[in-house]
Amino acid sequence: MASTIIIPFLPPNHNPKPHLKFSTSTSASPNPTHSIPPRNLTHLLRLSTQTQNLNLGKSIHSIILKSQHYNDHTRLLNSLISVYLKFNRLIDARNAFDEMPSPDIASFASLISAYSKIGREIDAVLLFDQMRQLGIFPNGFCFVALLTACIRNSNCELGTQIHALAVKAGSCDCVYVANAVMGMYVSCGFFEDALDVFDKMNERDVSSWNTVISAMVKDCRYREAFELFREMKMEGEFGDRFSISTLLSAMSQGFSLEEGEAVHAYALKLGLDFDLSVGNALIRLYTQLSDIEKVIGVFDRMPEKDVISWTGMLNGFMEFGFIESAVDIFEKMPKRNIVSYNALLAGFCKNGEGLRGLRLFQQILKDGPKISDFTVTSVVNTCAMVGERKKSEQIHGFVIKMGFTSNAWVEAALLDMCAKCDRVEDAEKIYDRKIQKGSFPITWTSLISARARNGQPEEALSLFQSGLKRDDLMDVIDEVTLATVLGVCGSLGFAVMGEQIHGFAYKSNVVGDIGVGNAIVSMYSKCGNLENALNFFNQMHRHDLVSWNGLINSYLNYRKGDEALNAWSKMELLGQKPDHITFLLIISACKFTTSNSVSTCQNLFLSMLSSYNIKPSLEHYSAMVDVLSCWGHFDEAKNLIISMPFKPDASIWRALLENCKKHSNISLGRQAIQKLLTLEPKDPSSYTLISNLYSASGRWHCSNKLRQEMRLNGLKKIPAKSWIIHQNTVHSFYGRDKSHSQSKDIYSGLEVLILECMKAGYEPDTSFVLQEAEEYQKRHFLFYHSAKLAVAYGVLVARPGEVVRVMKNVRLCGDCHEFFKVVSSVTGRRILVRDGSGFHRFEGGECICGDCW
DNA sequence: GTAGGGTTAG
Repeated sequence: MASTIIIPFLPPNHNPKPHLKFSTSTSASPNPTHSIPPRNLTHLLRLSTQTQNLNLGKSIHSIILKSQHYNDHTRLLNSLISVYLKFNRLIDARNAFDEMPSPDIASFASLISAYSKIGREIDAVLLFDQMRQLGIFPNGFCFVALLTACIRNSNCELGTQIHALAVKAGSCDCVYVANAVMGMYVSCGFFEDALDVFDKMNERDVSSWNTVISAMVKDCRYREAFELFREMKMEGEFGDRFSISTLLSAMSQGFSLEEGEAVHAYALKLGLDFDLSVGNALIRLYTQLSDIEKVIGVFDRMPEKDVISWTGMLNGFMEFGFIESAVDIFEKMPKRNIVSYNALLAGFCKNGEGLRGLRLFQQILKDGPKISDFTVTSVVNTCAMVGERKKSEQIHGFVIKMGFTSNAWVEAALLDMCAKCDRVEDAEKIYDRKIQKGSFPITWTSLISARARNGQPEEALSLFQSGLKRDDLMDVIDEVTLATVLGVCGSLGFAVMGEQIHGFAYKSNVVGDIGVGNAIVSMYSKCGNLENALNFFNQMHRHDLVSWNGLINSYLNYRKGDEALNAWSKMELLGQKPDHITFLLIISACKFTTSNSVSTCQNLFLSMLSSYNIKPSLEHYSAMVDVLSCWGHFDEAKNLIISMPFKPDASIWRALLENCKKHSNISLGRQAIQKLLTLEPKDPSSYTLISNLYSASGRWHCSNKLRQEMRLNGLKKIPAKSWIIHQNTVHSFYGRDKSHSQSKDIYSGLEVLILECMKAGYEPDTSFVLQEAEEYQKRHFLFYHSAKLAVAYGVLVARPGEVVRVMKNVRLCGDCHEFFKVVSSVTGRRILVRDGSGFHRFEGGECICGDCW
């Protein structure tokens, strides 16, 4: 059967032994190899590649081996090598190469290129040296090959050497070599060197421009990228799909609308708008530029779509919160890969659909593709958002089991998840293990905000300060970290530190970041410096929704209702759309207007749905009830409670009760009490409030009964805590607390202060003492309230003229309020107390809050 | 082609 020269075209799965006893020695032709001229063998080799038949190539290899005659036919062996390389048989190719008695430049070049392509630069360099030792002069092809390896491995050291050799050899005049040199510098991040090579080139092709443009994009120098693009056109180079898609991606990263549209228009002119990669880049561009209609337009017009286009469209919808459209796209995609799944998962997370995200993850595990670190990061983030401790532990275990924990992104996500799922200790454990350098600022920020959220201000602050000691501080502190820490300063009232961080932000050039700016405004406002807050707001370049909400809230903190409503009008005038928070704020602002603003408030409330399509939530109803009852419109408040689509919760009854107290509306107050006690029988703050209602209306008996009941229920008040910052340290006090190191001085100082104030007309009001006790004991309780201790400390240590700033976790009691008024006039000090209800600013015997008690 | 920590309210 095996006949002479007819070489069988075996099916691809037929795999005979390499050195097969081939028909070469059969009887039909006693010495057949001699009869095949090398030209024909070359022909057959080409056929082997064309028909994808490796066995044919191998057969020819053995023919060549058997015949000494062919050994010096370098060209033939070169063809053989390229056949092997086409089939990715590097070892076979190398064997063939090693069999060659006199390899030429082409032989070397093919193998150098083959090694380079797979990143084995050492083997490539060895061959390169060997070649030079043999006196063979490297050509441009070899240089390009070696540079390709350097690009692959970002090996700048070798790359620079090759560059020098290429210059010496005069190869750099070749545009391909110069392009590769640039590419090498770009991949190593040496953008200036790349530019330098580019500037020196005599001849440039479109790849040269593309390389240098993409270098600028990688270096975030979008404007320069765009300038180069202009220059390119002026030099008569039109650009291709690569130039266009690179530029478009630059514009989408640089968020430049006009330039992006200009490039789009240019792509249309070149007829490249139907190109796949250009279309994909356009989808991304318009997603970033928040133009969903254009995204859809581009997507619909694309004649050819790949999985990237579909995923891009999915991301586009998710970006705009069109969750169902995104899901629809996902279901319609003709092909999905893990990136598409990741996009859907991340989109669920971004849009608050945590449970759907977790369900999707289950599905991915069941029938989806192999998960990646992206998948893991997304599911961990989703879990962080859901916030359930138990689920987070499950996911955590899974991630460990799958061996993803060494990835920096995953690690940071895990830490954040622990921080948000009530597992701060676990978060700390991750933090204490050696956190990978790149993710330090992120994990650090997560942990700081977790501690602040957890009511551990001192720990948050000390963590921040320990980070400040790092010498690479400037590299790791960025906008987000600063915004977080400013938030901590604000919520804890660290005025001095807040100011320092403002200065730091200024120095490190990030005050322009809108998030940092918003945080600065809120920090000043919460630290009692409304003026600085307003000044900073006014000098911000740009305001977004959060900025305006922050401004309104700043006014609200100081009970400046009219100003808050003015800010709202301005915001509306400037076209800034409000959100549910805005409405919560402006409705609440109506409590603090100088004249009755009930009708304004009602109109605002009605406009929520009709004009802004924001459905009022229970919180909005609660705020409305507060405003109505605050102005004494109890009937309207009652009607609203009855008609609202929610079951009234404790906050509504509490608001109502508080205002009943204010207007001495005992009968409605009593109803509110009953509701409150059924809803929250265990909440001590309800009892405090109720007791205050009775006390205020002189019903001592009821008040006493209530206290009895409280005792029977075993309720304790949330311990009131006040603190003050002095010399970057938090000094906190509980009632009758003697743990402070300067406790003695503070107590005697306070006693002097009380005596002085009594002389000036302060009368202790023991009705604010809820404990059952003799009158003298009550006074004792009253005098050493935490806020009084903190203020006394502040008065003792503050520099002349300095404002005494005290923070309190719960509301200031009425007696302290009266007392501080007098203290401010007796000592001539300005005293600022921030409590649960906002600010009290005591100055010259008055409080800005008017009669908040 | 995709990703992490934040700023307003509570």
